[in-house]
Amino acid sequence: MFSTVSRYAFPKLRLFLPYYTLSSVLPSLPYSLNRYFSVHSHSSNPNNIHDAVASFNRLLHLRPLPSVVQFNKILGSIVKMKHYPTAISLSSRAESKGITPSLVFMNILINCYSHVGRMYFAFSVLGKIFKMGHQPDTITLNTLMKGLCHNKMVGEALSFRDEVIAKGFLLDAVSYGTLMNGLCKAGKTRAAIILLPKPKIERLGIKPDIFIYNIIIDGLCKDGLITEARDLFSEMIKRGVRPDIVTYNSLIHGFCSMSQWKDAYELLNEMIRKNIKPDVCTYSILIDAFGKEGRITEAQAIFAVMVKWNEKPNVITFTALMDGYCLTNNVNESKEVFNRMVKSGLSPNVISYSILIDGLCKSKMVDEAMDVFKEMRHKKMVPDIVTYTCLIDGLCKSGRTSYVQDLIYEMHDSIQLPNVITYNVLLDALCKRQHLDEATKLFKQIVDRGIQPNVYTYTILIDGMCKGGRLNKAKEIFQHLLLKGYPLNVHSYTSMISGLCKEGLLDEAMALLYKMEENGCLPNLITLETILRGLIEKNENDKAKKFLLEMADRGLLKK
DNA sequence: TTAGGGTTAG
Repeated sequence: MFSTVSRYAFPKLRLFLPYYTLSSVLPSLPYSLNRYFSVHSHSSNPNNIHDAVASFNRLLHLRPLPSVVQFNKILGSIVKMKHYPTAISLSSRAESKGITPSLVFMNILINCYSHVGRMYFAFSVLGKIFKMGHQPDTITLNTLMKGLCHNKMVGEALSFRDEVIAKGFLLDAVSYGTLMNGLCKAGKTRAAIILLPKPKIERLGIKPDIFIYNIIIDGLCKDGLITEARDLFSEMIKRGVRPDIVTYNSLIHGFCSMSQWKDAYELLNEMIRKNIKPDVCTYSILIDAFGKEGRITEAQAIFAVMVKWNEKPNVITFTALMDGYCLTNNVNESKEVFNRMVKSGLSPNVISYSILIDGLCKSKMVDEAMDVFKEMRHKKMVPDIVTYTCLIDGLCKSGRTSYVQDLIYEMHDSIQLPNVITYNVLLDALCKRQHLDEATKLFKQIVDRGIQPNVYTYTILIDGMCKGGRLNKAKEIFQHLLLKGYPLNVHSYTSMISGLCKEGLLDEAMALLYKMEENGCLPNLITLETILRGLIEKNENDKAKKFLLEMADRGLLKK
């Protein structure tokens, strides 16, 4: 089963130089990049991009050649349409026809290279700026920092900031917003906050603005540090920075995801009182939050309210509602929402399709899920790692493993390499079929490929070993994780407890129950039911009764 | 600068 997983070696491409310094950048650019970047457009609005390219080419044939400013204007519009490879290719044509690049021209180019992940080339352009006798401006530096952040090189972005400051270049609030955003998105909110209040930043003449506060507040909310986010919210008001719709949306989202509904409502009322109208993002947040709580009626009601108030739902709103229906096992209604979205003139994206595929799989409608997957292909929509993982899980759980291998091949071909969740799905399939040697082999592969197993991976493995009669192996893995202080969750403990009960080792199971509480993990109804069943199966009826009373006394029997 | 998707225990 799944022998194909190991067929491909994982490529270790070095896409970028690992570190950049101002003095080490290359002076010139490779000009013939057409072989790297296709100029063909995938725009949903091909006329515009074609018009832009045509105008650019017309300019190139005029004599005398128009000023570089004219070319910059068109390049700028192409960048707005996100056709970065096209802009790169056109800029090199312009240079070969004799246009002397200006600083703006090169800034645009740096932005394009950053967007296509070619930071090496972006820094080459910086070298060229110096070579041509220009000085980079704040926009050049900010674009490079943004590129580094977007390409997962936040550490390099920070070093770059230190280096440019040391060399006397000026940074502004946008530079700091960019860096903080990069840090927050990389899960380093703390590091971002360190940049905030220091006199360092104010000495540079930079006052934290609404962007900076919003970035940090959002980062704190996403880390679940909602109290700190609210404190910063008060602080910004004290400092005379007025919160806007983005601030409120981040906070409302933060409160909703912590199920603090009352606080979310209070904020919603507060923003309305301050004449800040909820936007499509606010409504989507609420629809999503209600949907995730299984409160689909409320989600529906919010959807109706936004339509009544003339706020147009977008793909995200519809998709959040679809997800809500799927989570309440109503995939047919989810399909309806999908169709309504199409009818309203919106194009479902890869996330909408993945939710539908997952919903169908979870309702055991795997054939229909496959049809939707084919429809995606037909519409030239590229499935991503989540789409594949949902479908693979559905196929595995319905025993259709022959298709799974094809999908894994396809993932490799489309460079959507399986991640830890995909592997968890495969590992679970092997464990559930009690192919434990293969599961062990797959686990080794995961580690060998440098993929970090997560708590799901370990739980699947422990559960598989317990159910497949390899209790000692399960205990060995479990003990190892406990000793390491690995943060196991209620699922992991319950699997191990279940394994112990199955072998009649009730004392050990009870000991583990107390151990988990000691480790700050509360048992839930499933854990307790598992132990109770173990006691009853061993005819320990008195103990079972005593256990039940004790748990009831402690209030653990509430859902 | 804000909103949407996938994996585990009964």
